[in-house]
Amino acid sequence: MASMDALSESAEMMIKNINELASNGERVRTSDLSAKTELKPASVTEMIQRLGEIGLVDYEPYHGVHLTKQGQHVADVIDHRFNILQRFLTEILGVETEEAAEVACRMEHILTRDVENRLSDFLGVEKGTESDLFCHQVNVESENESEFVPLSSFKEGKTGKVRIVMEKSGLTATLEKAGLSPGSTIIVKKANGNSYDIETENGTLSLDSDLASKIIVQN
Amino acid sequence: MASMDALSESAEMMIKNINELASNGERVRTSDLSAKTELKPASVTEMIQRLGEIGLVDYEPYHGVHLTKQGQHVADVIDHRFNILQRFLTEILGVETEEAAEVACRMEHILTRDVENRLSDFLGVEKGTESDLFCHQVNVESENESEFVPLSSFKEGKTGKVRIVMEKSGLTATLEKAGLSPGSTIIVKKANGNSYDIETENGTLSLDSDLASKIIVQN
DNA sequence: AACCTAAATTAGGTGAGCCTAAAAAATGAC
DNA sequence: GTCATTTTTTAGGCTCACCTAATTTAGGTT
Repeated sequence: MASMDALSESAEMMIKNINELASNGERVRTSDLSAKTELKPASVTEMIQRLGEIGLVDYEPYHGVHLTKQGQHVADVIDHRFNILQRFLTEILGVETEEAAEVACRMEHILTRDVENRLSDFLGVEKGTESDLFCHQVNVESENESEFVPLSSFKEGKTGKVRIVMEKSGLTATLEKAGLSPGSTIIVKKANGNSYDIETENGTLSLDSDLASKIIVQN
Repeated sequence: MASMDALSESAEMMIKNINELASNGERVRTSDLSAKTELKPASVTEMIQRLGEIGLVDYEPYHGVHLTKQGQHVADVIDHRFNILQRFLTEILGVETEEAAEVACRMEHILTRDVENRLSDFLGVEKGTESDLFCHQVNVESENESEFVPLSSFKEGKTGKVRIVMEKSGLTATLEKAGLSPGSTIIVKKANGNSYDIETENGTLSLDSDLASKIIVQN
């Protein structure tokens, strides 16, 4: 039977590791879990027995474990939390991959549902889509799509995120005030080659093509 | 004597609570800690004895505790981590104050220095505030000599020499033209966590934090 | 089929971090 | 200063999550 108690970090880590070793659908063996978790086999046995008692794992002595439906759900939640934390740490904060993974691996057990959802929204993951469940693939895929290009190459209606503003004439402050600074999202309302009407978070403004070519945007 | 072992969450929480109860400078009593932590007095005694043994707390049986210099440092680090996590959760993600506090309180023990600094930069810590002063002291402590760090970790006014530009999106040429290529010296004019105004040999430009984190600079 | 080896489990031990109950020290009233 | 009350500590117990060592089981070899 399932318990409603919060799982310990150790228990969640074991479930996570079982899930990762179960890719082929076969039962996961104690020795593999021992190797992956760096726990001694006896400790693995102890933990999977406990997980078995609360119904998260189907455990048959001497014949390994696999996740129950409930256990799989826990694994999916943890996996998703890890992915958004990892993305936040690397993509937004610029943390090195390895350190990000370590920190995310500790934090994944602490995130609440609410924070998870908000962070997810913040990162711009679409809800309800299949891809939401499989963040891995989403990341890999969407990284190739986006490109850094000058604003002057944008067509009407296109939305992008400002990455660099190259300006030598002290205009940066003005642009910033208008909502055209690195990090902000903009949409091109009109573009005719000579002049660009941009909508920012702070309003709208027009740029000439010279200036537009100095603003690098990610689409 | 001090131990270099990482402190447990429980130990860190005790230090945090001692710090919060010590506002008046007087020794903190076991019963007050018991009330605040919701631990039994006996458990408090046990923990503060352990903290005393590793030199984080000055413990006199029957006469309460106060933080040693070392303990105060730990408390300050935790406090700072809590504050930036709290700010991130409420200001950026929009999490309710109470839930943000709870989550921040768990996460504060997990944050690494690096993530802490980056999150701090991301939030655009205002200069001259208490937290910023603290940051400065911490940095002085271990950021002694010249180091390779991402540009995103630079504070305003800092000068450095570009060593590596990690960019895969064909932006290198653009950056090079702007004077941001390996070997060039740069100075950070403005930094607010989201956007960095850089002065190079060729002029000035602004970068967002994502890009800034991919430019490795020697300070 | 009996045997051997590798894998898994059980048995028993440890420290951290909590607890309760009993003992000891401090404190305040008289 | 003595005594009752409150506060704190000590003593001893519990669970979790690890460990080592001993035992048991599974599975391939002959």
